[in-house]
Amino acid sequence: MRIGELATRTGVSVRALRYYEEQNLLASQRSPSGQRQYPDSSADRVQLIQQLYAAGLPSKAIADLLPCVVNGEATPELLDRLSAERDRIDSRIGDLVDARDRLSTVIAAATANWRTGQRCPIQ
Amino acid sequence: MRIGELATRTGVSVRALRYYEEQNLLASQRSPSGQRQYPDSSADRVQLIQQLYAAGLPSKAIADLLPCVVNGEATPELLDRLSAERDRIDSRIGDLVDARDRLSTVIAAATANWRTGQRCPIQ
DNA sequence: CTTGCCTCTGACGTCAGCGTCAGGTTTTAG
DNA sequence: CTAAAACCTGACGCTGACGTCAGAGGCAAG
Repeated sequence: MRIGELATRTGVSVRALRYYEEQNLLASQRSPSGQRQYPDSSADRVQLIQQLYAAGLPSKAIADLLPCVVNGEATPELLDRLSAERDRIDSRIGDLVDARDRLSTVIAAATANWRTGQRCPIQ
Repeated sequence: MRIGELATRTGVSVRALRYYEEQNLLASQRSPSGQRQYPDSSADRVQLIQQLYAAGLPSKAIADLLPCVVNGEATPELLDRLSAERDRIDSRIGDLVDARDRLSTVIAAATANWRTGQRCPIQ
């Protein structure tokens, strides 16, 4: 398929797809006239890239890890990096859970304030 | 205390603290010569700001929500925003969990590959 | 008094992940 | 055949959370 279709299929902008190629995250065949051609499997690949971006990995890290994630090829170094990234994600999850719980507490307290007296400090 | 001490106490750069003030996240008294003076409670405040930044909130949102979080003062609108932010954090947690699980799977598979045959694709 | 560290206010630099415009070619629909 | 739509390659713009440098004043110690 061409880039426009891949974009609509994945919900990612054409610009972003070109950017992924620039970052060596997503390869493409070229037609004789120079237009990008993607196999169907590229859609999954794009989803994976999105997922890793969402996990906070920068392009470089994704580029390093993708071969391993896709092919299962791993050197001990790559395995270490994978573990390190997973640990980083874990701690970020912890941070987010803390923040969410804090907000939940605030929401509960402020709601109670609102329904009772209004305008009284939380603790 | 002065800004340098607050910085070392919280592990946040002096520049960041001035930036927080610029964004109306952190107030300070000024000495006659113009130097910033902070009470001890500012350290907690900075931690809270950091936590909200870590949760992915931009300065503007933090500035809007901080009075509510700190004082428990909330209008219905603010409560809605708090809930919305909490939900956003929740869905981000979901994304991160998915990504982490994916990485864990990859790590397990690649480790197995490494110990057995080496160089065989994951699925 | 002066040395050295801390602080001040601008103001420009950075980096990532794209958005967007320009100017030109290619593909498709009628 | 032609007009519209999609594609191409630069290349500049943008946003947020600071880093960093410049130039100047403030403050405790010897």
